[in-house]
Amino acid sequence: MMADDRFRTGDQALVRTINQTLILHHLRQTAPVSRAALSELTGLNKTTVSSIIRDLIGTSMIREIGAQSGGAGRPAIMLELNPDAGYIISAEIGVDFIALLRTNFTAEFQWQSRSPIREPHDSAAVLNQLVGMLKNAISNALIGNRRVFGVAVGVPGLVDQQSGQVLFAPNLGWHTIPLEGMLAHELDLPVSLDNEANMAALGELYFGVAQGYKNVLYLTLDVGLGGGIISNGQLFTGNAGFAGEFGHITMDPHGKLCGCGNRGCFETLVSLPALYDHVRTAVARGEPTLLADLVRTDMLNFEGVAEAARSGDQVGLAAFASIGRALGVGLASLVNIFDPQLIVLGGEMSRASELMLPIATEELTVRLKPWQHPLPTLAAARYTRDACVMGGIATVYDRIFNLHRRG
Amino acid sequence: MMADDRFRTGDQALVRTINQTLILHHLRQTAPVSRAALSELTGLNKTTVSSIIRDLIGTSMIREIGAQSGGAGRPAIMLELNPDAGYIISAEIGVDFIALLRTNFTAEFQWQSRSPIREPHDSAAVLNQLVGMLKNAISNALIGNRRVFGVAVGVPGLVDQQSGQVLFAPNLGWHTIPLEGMLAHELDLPVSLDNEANMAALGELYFGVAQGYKNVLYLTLDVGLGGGIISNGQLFTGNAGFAGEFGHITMDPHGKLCGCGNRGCFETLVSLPALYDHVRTAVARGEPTLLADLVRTDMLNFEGVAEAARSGDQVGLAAFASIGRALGVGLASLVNIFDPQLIVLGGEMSRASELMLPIATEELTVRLKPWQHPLPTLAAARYTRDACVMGGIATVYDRIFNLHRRG
DNA sequence: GAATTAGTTTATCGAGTCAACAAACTGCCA
DNA sequence: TGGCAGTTTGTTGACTCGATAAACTAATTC
Repeated sequence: MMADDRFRTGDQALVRTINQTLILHHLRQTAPVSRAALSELTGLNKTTVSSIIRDLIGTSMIREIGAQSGGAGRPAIMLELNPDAGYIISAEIGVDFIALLRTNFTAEFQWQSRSPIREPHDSAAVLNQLVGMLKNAISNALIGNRRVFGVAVGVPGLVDQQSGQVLFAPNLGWHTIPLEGMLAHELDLPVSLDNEANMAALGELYFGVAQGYKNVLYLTLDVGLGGGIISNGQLFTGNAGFAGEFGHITMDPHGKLCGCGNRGCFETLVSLPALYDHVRTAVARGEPTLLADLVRTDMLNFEGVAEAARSGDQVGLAAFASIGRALGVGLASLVNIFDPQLIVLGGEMSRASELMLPIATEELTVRLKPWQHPLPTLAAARYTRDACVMGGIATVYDRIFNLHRRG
Repeated sequence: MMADDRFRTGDQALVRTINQTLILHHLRQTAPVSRAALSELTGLNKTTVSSIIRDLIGTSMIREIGAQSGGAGRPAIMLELNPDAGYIISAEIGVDFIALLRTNFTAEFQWQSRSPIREPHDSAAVLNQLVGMLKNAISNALIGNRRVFGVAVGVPGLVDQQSGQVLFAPNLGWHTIPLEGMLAHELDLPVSLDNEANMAALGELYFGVAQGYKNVLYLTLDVGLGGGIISNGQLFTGNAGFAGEFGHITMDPHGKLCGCGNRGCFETLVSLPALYDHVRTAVARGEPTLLADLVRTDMLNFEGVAEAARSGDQVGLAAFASIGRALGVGLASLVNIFDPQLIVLGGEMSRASELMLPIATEELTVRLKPWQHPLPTLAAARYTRDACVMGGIATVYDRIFNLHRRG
């Protein structure tokens, strides 16, 4: 029974799966909706829709909410996803914490927890802690005697989807940890493992500002610069899951030295350290600024700079402006490469996106010549702190509501 | 009957189509091959395979070639694609020519033609000429009373796949020409329209050095620098078909002015003009070189520089070396973004890839730190002059042998 | 002739379609 | 106010298509 890799096929059940997923997809997008409307939306026969709906109500994934009359004719029985069908659990492994989120089937907040990680990041210890927290969240869930649809884990590192391994997580000091398999075995549930930026991108696609878009670039601006690519409504992970590492594209071969050993990486120009550098340099030059004290006491922080800029501080404004300009230059390259409809800016820095986006947009417009190139929209992410865990929920959603080809 | 856009579904014939395509795919890759082996390869039941094979023999897309015994047991009846099943026709609209290629069903050369385009590039006139050439090629084909599987047309410009329009072809002076629809109407055959670099990428995927790879970057190095992206075995075109315009990613914000109005575009560093510039500058500095005469008489050409370099000319070698180095820097960025398994270098310059690839590879290795990043393979394209027309054949192949989700 | 492998025949099943119908409403007119 | 026409929703039953499984025939080697 050597199944093929390119398509999932072999039996007719495939058709049922496709159509079931198709109906779930539309239910999620258009709920509340009737069987008749679903038949219209999907092109499936009314009979087929009824049959699939019967199955789905059987597994309690959807439910009927009363009839709703709309003009002449028999009133429609409206359907929607059943929030109580079960739970979705998502975890983020941070540099010094583990965060957990549990939602119901309609992705509504239910429960949250966060624990610090004790140094050092011995992978076995962290895994133990993670498994404990997950088991706790699951047993909490099972009290309600409900299903757990999936568990997602986001990590700050490179993940190989094929093998379900964390290949490399510099900030944790991890190398080739087969996390997905271990968790799946430990919890006996479907586990999704991915890089946190990829997950965050999916989060914006399903629940955030990227809803309805098919080609999206997501960037996280924090201490570093990461990213995720949505191509054709699917997460693009590249050959081994390394795709989207925008932070280390070379922007200026003679630029600042980057931690990676090269010069002028995107993240040397657009990141928190880059922002602080601008401020420090200005202070060193003696420019008047509200931020002088923060620099002197080495207490520079993002909110401080943003506040100053918002209240008109020239040094703060200039710092954001030059980040915004560099961002625009980099985005122009990415647009030439990808031609996305939407670019989403996430990460902590996106909380001050109003200080950067106009300038970035201006730079983009100048560089791309809109009369021969459709300009993508630039938008700030909906999620910042909880981007990764919401992305985890979205990753499980993606398994349920989206049909993927394998391989 | 509003069919849905996300999946092709609606009736069970979908499964038949999938499985038929699946079998054709394996037949192409593994021919000659028996029914039993196909059953193994695809995971489909022997009966199903037999039934599909019966259909395919009925439409004469495949044929039986005698039995072949291999040890004990009944000898297998081997199958292969039927070269005479029909024809595939491919055209390239160049700046001053139209090239045509006709192959049989197994993509073997059959017939070729090339006509100059008379200035100016009035789109109506060019289209007339194209239609004439295509009709000629088709009627030639129909003498054999065979099927034409499809017609592909590659253009040097931006193509919107959704609408089948040439949005913008600067070198032809074209704007929003609905070429696909016009040809489909005129010829009453399935027509595929795409950018020439995209097509060339598909050509390498199906017939060239990229066979068997799933994530590939293709670059054409000529007067400009173009590209195509293969993601997950499919051509990635972006939102409106603009993806893969690698030529205008910014490599150095203080670099040379590019025709596009920006500075330091990739194509100002890696292209034929860039190569010639290196040579001219060296000559102007008075460095000794075989190329001095060519520069003086303004007869500088690619083969000349390549020849000189191959025979040890220092200026020629240095010119290629600096192109190779810049190429490596740019590729490092692209690898960070895409994580491809393979990078293919095409275009005229790839004919001297042995003068650039080692240096580019070296630069790539230094920048990407192979111990934390799997290095992609770098390879010269199989096709240069005929890259576009072979790509056109591949584009038709892609319709026949690959299953695409719509939308 | 036994063993082995290839391919076909026959019966069955799963899933989608179509057409007809039952159900439940609105609206209009007597 | 009652009743029937018109309309839309959802279900039932007959049918079809395509995949599967098991048994069978076919053609070879040893």
